[in-house]
Amino acid sequence: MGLPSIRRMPMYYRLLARELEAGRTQISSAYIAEALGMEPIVVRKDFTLFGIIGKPKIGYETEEALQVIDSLMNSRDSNEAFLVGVGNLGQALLSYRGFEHMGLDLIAGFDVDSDIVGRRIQGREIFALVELPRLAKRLHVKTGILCVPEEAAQDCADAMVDAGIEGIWNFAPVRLQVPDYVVVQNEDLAEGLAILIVKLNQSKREGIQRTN
Amino acid sequence: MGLPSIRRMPMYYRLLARELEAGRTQISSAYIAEALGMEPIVVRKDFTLFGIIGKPKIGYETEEALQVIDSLMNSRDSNEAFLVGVGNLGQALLSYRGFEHMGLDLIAGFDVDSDIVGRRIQGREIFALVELPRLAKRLHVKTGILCVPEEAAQDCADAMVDAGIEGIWNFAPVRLQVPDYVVVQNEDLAEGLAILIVKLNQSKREGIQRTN
DNA sequence: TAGATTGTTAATCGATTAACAATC
DNA sequence: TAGATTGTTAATCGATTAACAATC
Repeated sequence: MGLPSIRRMPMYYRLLARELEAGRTQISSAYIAEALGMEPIVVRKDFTLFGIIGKPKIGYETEEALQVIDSLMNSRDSNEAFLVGVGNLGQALLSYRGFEHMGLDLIAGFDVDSDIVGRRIQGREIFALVELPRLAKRLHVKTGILCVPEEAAQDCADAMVDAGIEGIWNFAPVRLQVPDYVVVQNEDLAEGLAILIVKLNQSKREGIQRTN
Repeated sequence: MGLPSIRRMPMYYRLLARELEAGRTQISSAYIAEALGMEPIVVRKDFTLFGIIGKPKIGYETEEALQVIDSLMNSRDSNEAFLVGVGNLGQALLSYRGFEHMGLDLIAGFDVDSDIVGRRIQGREIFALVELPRLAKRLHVKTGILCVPEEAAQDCADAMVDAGIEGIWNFAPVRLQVPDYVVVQNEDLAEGLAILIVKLNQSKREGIQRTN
């Protein structure tokens, strides 16, 4: 399955959940596409890829579609994760609700700052970073979110790998060196910003041409 | 210029800045590719696209390459932006340093919560949302970052557009309805999470097959 | 039955990768 | 000059889009 299709999963998930809630038990690719600002053919291709089967003339069963997408994002044994680096971004992610129904359960935070260690954020306790190996092993947590400053990122990643973490969602602008079996997903907020800026520049240039 | 190339700009920018700092005045596509975990041909194609010209046998002038990429991301008159919705994520973005050298200067925050209005975050004052039109017009701010809850997103976007905002970086999982001339860049943190989870599932399946 | 919608097969498009001539 | 690296042109690959038969 291609990455673009995977990226669209959360969007489909949210829409299907909302429509099911609203009582729409069946839903067509045209309706989905209209609501999400895309083309119906993309929805049909994605759904075929996901293994969601519709009926000609009727469309897809909303609940079935929702469950299939949910199962694709929740099929691991455990969705529990640790968050390492409870700065501004880390706190934001700990507080963010949008991940709960998405196969991720943030059960604790870790930091080196003694001011924040021992506090609770959204009910999740913040532990000292040195506790990570012990707790990761005891709780069998395999996923970690890395939100530490650039300079600390590689060291933290090493500690996470030593502790048995096998999947790292990395928000530091650093290429982490990890063993082959560890999955790293890099998140770079600057990417989206770069696109906005370049689009704005283009739109401004076109605007100037238009007025001339 | 394609979106994938634009997305890679911040990554190039950070590396070039670091290497220049370290005294490397000339740099080859092979070196860049190695440092960023990519192929040299991709670097050369991107640089050609950006208008960065190298010399056979020597490579690229680090400073020139940096300036070209910088100019692509900074070429608008003003890079000043407002942040609307000073919750956890909003505060994290206000505090984040990685945007400063990237064509974005967050000059103020806006919120409806009277507990936070009047406070300062990283030196930026937080104003009441009702002040947005007045201040946007007076300061000629054209860019806004939207970090409010889903339910409030469309209303806030409307207010921003009325206030003269022409570019919106949208963190709410909502398709905003805006006039054609307004540029919207949607940011969905759940996308990256979906990819991590699907990769982990695949890796786990392969692992099981390997052990059998 | 007639009309609408899915899902498949083919065509198009854009990005990545490969090959290699140009050149410092 | 010889070797290394760029940049161009062509080939490959994957994703999107189009066309349309199947079918409820």
